[in-house]
Amino acid sequence: MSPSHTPDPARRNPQTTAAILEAALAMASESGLAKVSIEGIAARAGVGKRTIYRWWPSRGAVVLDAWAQRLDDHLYKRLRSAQSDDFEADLKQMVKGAWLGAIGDTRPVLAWLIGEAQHDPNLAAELRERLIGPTRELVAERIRRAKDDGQVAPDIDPYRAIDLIYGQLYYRLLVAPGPHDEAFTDSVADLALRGLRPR
Amino acid sequence: MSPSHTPDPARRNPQTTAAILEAALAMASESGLAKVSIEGIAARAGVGKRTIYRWWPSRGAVVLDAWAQRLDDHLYKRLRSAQSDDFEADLKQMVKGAWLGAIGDTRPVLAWLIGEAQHDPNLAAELRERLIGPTRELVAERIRRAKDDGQVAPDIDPYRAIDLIYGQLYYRLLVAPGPHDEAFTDSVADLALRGLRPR
Amino acid sequence: MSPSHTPDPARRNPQTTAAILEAALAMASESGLAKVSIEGIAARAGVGKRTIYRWWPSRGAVVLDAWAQRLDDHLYKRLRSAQSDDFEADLKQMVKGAWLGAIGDTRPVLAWLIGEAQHDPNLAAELRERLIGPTRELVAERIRRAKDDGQVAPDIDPYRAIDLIYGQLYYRLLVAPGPHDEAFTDSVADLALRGLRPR
Amino acid sequence: MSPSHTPDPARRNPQTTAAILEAALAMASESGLAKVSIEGIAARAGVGKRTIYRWWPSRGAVVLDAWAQRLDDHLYKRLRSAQSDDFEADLKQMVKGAWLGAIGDTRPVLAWLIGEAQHDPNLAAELRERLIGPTRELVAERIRRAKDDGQVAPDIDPYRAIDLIYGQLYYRLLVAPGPHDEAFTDSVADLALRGLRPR
DNA sequence: CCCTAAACGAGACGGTACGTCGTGTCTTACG
DNA sequence: CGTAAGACACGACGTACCGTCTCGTTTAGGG
Repeated sequence: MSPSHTPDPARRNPQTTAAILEAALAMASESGLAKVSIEGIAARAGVGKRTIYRWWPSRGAVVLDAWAQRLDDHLYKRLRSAQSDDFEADLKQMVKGAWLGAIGDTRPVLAWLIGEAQHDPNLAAELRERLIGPTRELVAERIRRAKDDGQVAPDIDPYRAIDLIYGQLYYRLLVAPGPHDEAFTDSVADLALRGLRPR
Repeated sequence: MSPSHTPDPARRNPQTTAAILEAALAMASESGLAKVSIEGIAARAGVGKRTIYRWWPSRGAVVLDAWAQRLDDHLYKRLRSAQSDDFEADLKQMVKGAWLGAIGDTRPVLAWLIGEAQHDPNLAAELRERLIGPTRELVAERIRRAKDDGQVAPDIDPYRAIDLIYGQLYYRLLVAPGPHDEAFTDSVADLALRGLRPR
Repeated sequence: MSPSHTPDPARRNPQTTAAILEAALAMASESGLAKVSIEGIAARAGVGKRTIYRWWPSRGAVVLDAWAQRLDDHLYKRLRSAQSDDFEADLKQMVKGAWLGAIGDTRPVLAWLIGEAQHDPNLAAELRERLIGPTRELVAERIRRAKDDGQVAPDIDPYRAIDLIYGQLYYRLLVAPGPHDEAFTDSVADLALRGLRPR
Repeated sequence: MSPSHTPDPARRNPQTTAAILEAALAMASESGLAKVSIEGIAARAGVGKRTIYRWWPSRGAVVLDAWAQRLDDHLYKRLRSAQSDDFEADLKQMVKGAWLGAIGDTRPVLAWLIGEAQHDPNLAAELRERLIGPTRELVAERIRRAKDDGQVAPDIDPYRAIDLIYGQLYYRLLVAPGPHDEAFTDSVADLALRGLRPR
């Protein structure tokens, strides 16, 4: 039987990994995302293409990895830190902190990743597991507490509430462009809250 | 001035055009959208690649054209026909008619187009002009009437209301997958309406 | 029966013809012969491609026509004018007059035409009929007189004598490059004559 | 310095190389030389076009390589083997052996290559370096010995003597067609010798 | 002198090949 | 064995010309 050549993560060279992720991010921001390619990343990182294919299945996965690594702590810390007793304030803080603070200027990368994910189911799954899912869980948690507090109507499904909130953000990002500023994020929270509050 | 070689639409061969659009749609649904290529469309339509490049700037533009052409009447008729006095009923009908009726099974094509548009500004513009913009205008019109009727709060910006409604649909399509059925579209309208109604 | 659409030379537009030939020559000398194309000639002459195809079968034929037209009188006059009683002098004059005088700087065009003719039998035939054949006849005539005069050995086939003379010229043009100057043309005649003279 | 991507000959795959050359020759003889294309060779050899472009600059270079490889030993052995004391016999043997024996049926390939070389200076150089030059050197060597022996006049430049001989062959091949048989090659040598011998 | 058939400009069209790029697999040589 | 380097088969890219084919629009010549 063939040994199936599963690479051994223990022997992975961390410097090489870092060089690849760095190169991916640098090319994404410099040359424009459309020109990101495995070949380009390999050349820029001074790395064999083989090495990239050994550890990542696609260019999207590399970019996601590079982008998410810089994001993770940032993003989840901000989402977790909104723990006052005022749901409206917390929601505004979460939306602003996540969308403008943590993601901020890298919004085009997110858009590119989601675009790529429409052609690549594996990337889509990775994206959900890595970014979308955790974010939803953290926000859902806060919404559940708001339901307990009576600040959100009891018949609201937290995940549908998230659709209502994040839908606005992604819709503007991906479909109907417009400014992404504090006025917008506040308005997103306000508009959603009008529908979430108990009547 | 440079000759610029702008082709003359009057000399365009309608049979050729039809063959190309048909081939594009057929390949999109048969072989999977990832495999759509100018080369493939040309071969399938029995057409020179040059002829495609003469009239469309990219494969995305061809698919958009083919897809939108079949959609247009359908979609806009459904959006226009919701003219009862009950905004809730009309909204549900619009969302259901557009998302499930007109778009229906071709939702993956829409997702693919928006994905493609994230890499291609021209396609993004075309998509907005051809699909997103007109849809928004038609819905905005109905919302304005609902404001006049007092069924929607006077301080609501119709376009932000559309973000609230369509955001949910596109978010589920592009970001966080889930069923697209009548229960969902009704819920989309319900949830949005909770926030839009006068208090 | 189909009318076969043989074009009527009487209705041929002489200005158009002139414009095409002029454009062909101009492009040949300016842009380099490798870039000569029917499309290019048509554009430059402000003429439809159809018009070129109506009167010439290939780009080689156009260039040959253009080139030969300027050459003909020149070339044949020079070949005919060598009618002294001194065959050696006449031969040198013929070779020099034809190769350096009439053809002169357009030698690359001739090389290109012969190159093209290796791929295109029609052009090869045209070239022989238009240039090679007549030249050979004129020279053969003078050689026959030299045989009568006793300046060339009686067992010499005039056409083989021409092979001996012109072979050197074309060999240098097409195969083994070297200078084309008066020293060379004289040497060509000298060397050939050594073999042609009666022993 | 620029990386310049010079391919490393040590890593060249000999099987691939052989497949390409074989395909080139096969297509040249089967489909006719006019139809030889990089695309066709690649398809026939089961090889990527990139691989051809990596090692050869043009289709002409591929055909030359394929053709010359089969020719080389053959041709030069024949030219070298004419080492009797009779220059006339040796010359006839060289001309016949090279032109009818070694080249033989592949004469159209040679004509096509020289035709191609009229449009492609790189190919012309390669052709001279690979075929014309070495041939000339070998023949010049024998002529020099003939001068030493007194069988060729002392004032004869060996290279001009070669022009005289080979000129006839190439002239017939490229310019004024005629049979290529033993009568012809003998006549070529005879006619040339009349001019080369001491008076 | 008009009428009609052609030659003409323009360029769309189906093709073939071009030369380049990126993909994902592979082989080689090194540490 | 992981790695840098890059050759390789493949498929698509976007471009250039090919030769054929409509389109109107001149432009003659024969009725």
